Amino acid sequence: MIDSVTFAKAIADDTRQKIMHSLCCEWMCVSDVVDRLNKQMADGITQPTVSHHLSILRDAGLVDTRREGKQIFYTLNQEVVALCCGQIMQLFAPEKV
Amino acid sequence: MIDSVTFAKAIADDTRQKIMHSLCCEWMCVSDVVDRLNKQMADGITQPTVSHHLSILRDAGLVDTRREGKQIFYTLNQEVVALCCGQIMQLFAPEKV
DNA sequence: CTTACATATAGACATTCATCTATGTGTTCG
DNA sequence: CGAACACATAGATGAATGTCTATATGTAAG
Repeated sequence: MIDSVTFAKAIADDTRQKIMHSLCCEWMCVSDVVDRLNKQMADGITQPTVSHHLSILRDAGLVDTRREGKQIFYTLNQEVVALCCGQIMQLFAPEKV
Repeated sequence: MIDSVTFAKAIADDTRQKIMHSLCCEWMCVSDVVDRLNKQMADGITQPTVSHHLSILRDAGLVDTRREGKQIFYTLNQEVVALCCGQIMQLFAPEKV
């Protein structure tokens, strides 16, 4: 299981949080993520940058991946996110495990 | 209230997580935090570095502060931590607020 | 008032990181 | 096979960050 520092680092970026939020309820291919980000962010973002962020999230186990033809779809692994949040709350709770 | 990116950045460091864990159940002065960290970390850590981390946590509203004579005591604000964790879980949950 | 102690701040330095452009890899279609 | 498309990777660059040493600030004691 991903440790709490790795999780925190993974979500400690505005762009990655926006990507995660986009992927929280659906599968999206990379170019669609790029388009959505460019609609909500003032400064544009390039496809390689999005790919880089997705690889960080994938390495952390926070997103799942599926290829469909030329496209690759990503979605947020909500179970892992929930587990990590719980892990952090326990880390800083009065009664530690 | 602190935003989710600020919170994530604040906890995205191993030393700060150790400090937060030390402060989760008690008030501690800076030198005691330094001592405790130097017991659990392989590489030593200096007092200015701990002070720096504490200021980051204080600016984020994650710790409370109290002066007692020459010493300054810190403790983790668990309510804020819990709220931030909840905020993140909601951000990435299927049904957004 | 001066000294000692606890903590904070300043400045320097090395490392990490987010981003870009350019290019490579893999897949589909004619 | 070769062109077109979607995505990943490589390398460069500037900004942010964690750490240190040196020093300043604030408080108590003699």
